[in-house]
Amino acid sequence: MSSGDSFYITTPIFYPSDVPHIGHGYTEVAADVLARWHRQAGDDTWLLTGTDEHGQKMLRTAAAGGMTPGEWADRLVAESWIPLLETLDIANDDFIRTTQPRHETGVQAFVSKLHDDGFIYTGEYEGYYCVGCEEYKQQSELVEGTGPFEGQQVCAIHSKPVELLQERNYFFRMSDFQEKLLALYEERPDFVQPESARNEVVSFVKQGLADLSISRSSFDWGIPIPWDGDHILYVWFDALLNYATAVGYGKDEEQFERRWPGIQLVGKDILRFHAVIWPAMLMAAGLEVPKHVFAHGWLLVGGEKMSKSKLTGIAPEQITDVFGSDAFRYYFMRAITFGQDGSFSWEDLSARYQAELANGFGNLASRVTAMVTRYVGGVVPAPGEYTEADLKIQATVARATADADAAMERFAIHEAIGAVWTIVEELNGYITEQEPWVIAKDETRRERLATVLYTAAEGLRSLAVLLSPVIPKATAKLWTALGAEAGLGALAVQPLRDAGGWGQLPVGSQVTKLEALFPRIEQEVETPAAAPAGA
RNA sequence: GGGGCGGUAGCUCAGCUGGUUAGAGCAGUGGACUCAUAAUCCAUCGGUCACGGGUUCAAGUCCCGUCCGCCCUACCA
Repeated sequence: MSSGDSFYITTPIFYPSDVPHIGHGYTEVAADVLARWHRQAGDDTWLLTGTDEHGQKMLRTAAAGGMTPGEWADRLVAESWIPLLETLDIANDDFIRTTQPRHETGVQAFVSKLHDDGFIYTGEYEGYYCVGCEEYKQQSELVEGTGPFEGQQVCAIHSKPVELLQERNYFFRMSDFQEKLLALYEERPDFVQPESARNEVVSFVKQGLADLSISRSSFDWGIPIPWDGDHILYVWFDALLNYATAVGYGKDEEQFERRWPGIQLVGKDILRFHAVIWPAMLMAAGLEVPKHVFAHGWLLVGGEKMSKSKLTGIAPEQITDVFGSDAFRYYFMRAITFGQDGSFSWEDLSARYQAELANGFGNLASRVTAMVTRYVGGVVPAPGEYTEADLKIQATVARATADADAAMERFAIHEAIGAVWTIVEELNGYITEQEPWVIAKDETRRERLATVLYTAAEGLRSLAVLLSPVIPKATAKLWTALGAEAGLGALAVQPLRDAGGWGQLPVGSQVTKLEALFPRIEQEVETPAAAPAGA
């Protein structure tokens, strides 16, 4: 909690041949909101994202498009993934690509160390190989054969028998870490979050860990094994290390010391890699494991996991084009309990936009700035003596700030926003009850008018600060309209944990007209057709 | 097969170690008000807490069973 602490948070790195959908956006926004919160609170914050560009699938899709995998990745990164971050207003501090030299050298240093320390050995990988697919198949990818192949296991794609093949590979002694991992989960119950994710991981590890095959020799799009040029590193081993190489592992000791360890935010589908393999790798290398591995849930559309094949995949632009990036950010952070699966629907998005952003917060900002402009010439007036109603607002602001910060510490982003929203609700009620438009007609009550307007404006000031990590664009406009920058400086540097202190907006600040922060969207929002075909 | 999570008002969800008449938001209905993005505020309607047993003075909240949904059961990323 103390100011200046390192807060290093990562998202999973994108596999660029996917098409960006709102699930990717959801992860990015969550990490960004947490990072912005901590950054503005004065913590030494670093937000990392990037792309995972190795692996057989990249090689194949690139070849299919007549390109080298490197060219293919360059194009996808430039055309899809960097734009995604812009679309969603993500303020990442770094973007790592696993094809960058800084990553490859760091990875090789890491693997060499494990090799030197005896955590890697040569073994035989045995698996079912499908000639048609040209790759090994997992048991789950095999089905019972029919017809001539009755009684045999066949490839689910080609319906032909698979061969049992062996291949010389390098293995990581992951099984050595079973007990250490269990001890870690035990000693640090918040290492894997949320609780449901932790349970799955614990029961999985208790079933026993096998060593992990970490090299491939059947294709060459990957990082070479330093001591054996015929093998490349298994792509997950490579990919996970981005969290370390991006902050200087094996290269910039000072930066690494400053950032490490971090927080890995992931989707629950890749939890195991992050909660089992990853900490085992770090333990082997003598590095600290992450502070937390937090698995968020899936977005459900129509009660099912969103998927392209079912035409439920939604491109982020479909939402931001209509509602804007702030609304995207707000909606997913507010409507979904962070860590659980959450339902997405256009109806819900539209309803919340209207009720909460437009009618709630946007209209509050609008009515307050309008009254200050109309009744006191746009100059924030000095408050007189506070009454019980005014003090109640002050208490609400203080409590909301404390509650929100506590919630953010627990990754309960939805709760944090809920806590801040109590200010919106209280303030709207306060204004309606105080009736400044009635007071304004009575010349003998100028001081009371000033007090009410100051309370409302100062309340808005706190909202601008507290909501800026979530809806940075709208709060920036509000900050300008409040004329706060002249006396307080830029919104982005307002210390978040002090946002609950009363009386920060300087008397005399020049309030100006405010355009609608979240204009009503009159059009009937219909479910658009499936996402546009990807690259 | 084994394991996990969930099934609470029309919708989305809260309900911690069991304890007064089960809550919120939205939607619906009625009223107040006019500063504001026809916004806001107040009131109100609405639930056999999946089902069946059990423990208990007391169960949505613990135990057993059943049904339904989703997920995990290791090297595509």
